[in-house]
Amino acid sequence: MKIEPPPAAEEVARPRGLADQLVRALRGRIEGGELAPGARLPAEHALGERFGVSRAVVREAIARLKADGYVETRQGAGAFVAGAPGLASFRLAPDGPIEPGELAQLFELRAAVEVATARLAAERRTRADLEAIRRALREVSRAIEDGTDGVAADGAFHRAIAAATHNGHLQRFIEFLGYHFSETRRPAWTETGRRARRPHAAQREHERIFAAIARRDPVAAARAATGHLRGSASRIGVLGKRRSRAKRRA
Amino acid sequence: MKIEPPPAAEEVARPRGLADQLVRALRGRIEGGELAPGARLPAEHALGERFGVSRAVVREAIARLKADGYVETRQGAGAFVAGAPGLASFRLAPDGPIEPGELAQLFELRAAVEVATARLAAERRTRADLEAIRRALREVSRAIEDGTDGVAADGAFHRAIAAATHNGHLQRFIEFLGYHFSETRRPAWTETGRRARRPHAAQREHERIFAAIARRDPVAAARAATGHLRGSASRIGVLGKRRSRAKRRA
DNA sequence: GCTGAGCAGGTTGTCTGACAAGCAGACGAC
DNA sequence: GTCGTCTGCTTGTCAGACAACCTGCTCAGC
Repeated sequence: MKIEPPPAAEEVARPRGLADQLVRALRGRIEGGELAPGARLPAEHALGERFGVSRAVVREAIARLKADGYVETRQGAGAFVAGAPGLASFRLAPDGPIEPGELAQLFELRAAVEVATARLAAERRTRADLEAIRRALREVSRAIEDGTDGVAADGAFHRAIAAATHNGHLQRFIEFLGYHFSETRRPAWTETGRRARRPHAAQREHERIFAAIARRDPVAAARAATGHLRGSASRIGVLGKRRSRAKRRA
Repeated sequence: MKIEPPPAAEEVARPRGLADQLVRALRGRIEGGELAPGARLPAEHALGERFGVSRAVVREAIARLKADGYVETRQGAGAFVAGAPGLASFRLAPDGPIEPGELAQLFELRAAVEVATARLAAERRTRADLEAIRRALREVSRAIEDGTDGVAADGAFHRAIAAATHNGHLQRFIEFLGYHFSETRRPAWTETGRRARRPHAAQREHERIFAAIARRDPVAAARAATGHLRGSASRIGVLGKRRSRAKRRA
């Protein structure tokens, strides 16, 4: 799910549809181990009877669970819990918005991938790749000068670096992460964020990454990317504790 | 989708169900840009008529596209292409098995995450974490000695390291990747793989990672993880070219 | 001319009933 | 004991209907 700043107080428990509720119920039963991999689900009409809904609703719920890789169906035999439920696709926060406490962990995942991406981009970038990155960098600068929204330009810069790795999977994953982080980038471009010159700080970090990629220096690129991720995290208030020694022993 | 070694020659074009076909058709139209984000899909009965299927099939197809984040529906208004189609979840190879040519790229993604995971594990592991990793390592050794299948034990070793980061998202992603790579681990444990002493080579690399984590040495852990990933790739025939200078200029 | 209420048509959500396709265990013939 | 067949059950698909809801249009009122 997308990271949403407003917690939206009233929709804590949102019974948005019968199929939705049934999906949650069944998924919970699978993840809780109540329905082990390989186990057969009750028949559709039985599920409908137990939950008080029609077979159409049951079928829709099972269709979604199938799409997420939680169950598999065999005509005539029944519906079965998949061998590796939920591992067909990867989601950040399977349901509901991401909690602020999780952001630090997400930043670590993002850092792992972005740093490696910067390193590979420095090794493999072509002249055209570099030009594309330079253009994206200029777009961010323009947004800073014009006072317009730079969230899109920022995302394009990171995508351009990913493209320079010539690795489609890496690109897709960077895009996936970037999308979920897009809302966290927004505070930097608000009035208060500008006054604190946060976009300028980010842009300095961007330029450092760009310079390292330009001179094909993987180590410097990785270091610059690490610095940028750390800077981003601290700018939005996710304290990037580095090796705090507290509460370490088990 | 899971990586499957046998190409399964006959199921190249598998019309496994009407809803399946409709899902592919619509998703292709969305990814091809034919249906732009925000655009409204034809009504369900219209889609049914155009593709020659009933509304039930259309609803099942749309339910799956909803689950994957490609479309959103609003009762009374219609179904709309999502703002960021396909970015709600991340999949390796959205349909069909992974092609051998992609494996090198996937190894790069996996390396990025596993190396960072090893580094964090070395920084944060508790005594209990280390003990769990040691146990997993012993399981792999036992599989080597007994001549039994070590794929599961191998996976458990990597999961134990991920657990030592105390980062739930990292753990889930490692598990996700590990699942999709589980089939690539299998050749090492076959008769020919054993004769080539591939499990022994992998286990030496495992021990190096373990030692670095044990002495809380993040740099060595990262280096050992890099070596292991490179070793795995080369053992299954994915040549881990390091900076081949050929065809570099644009 | 402009505004706002109300209506009408269309769309998704849900229900019901039915039949086809396919699977699995039981049963009986040999 | 083994092998076919048969029967019941389950999923896949179809058809029709109504409820809940949204959107644009009409038209009275100002």
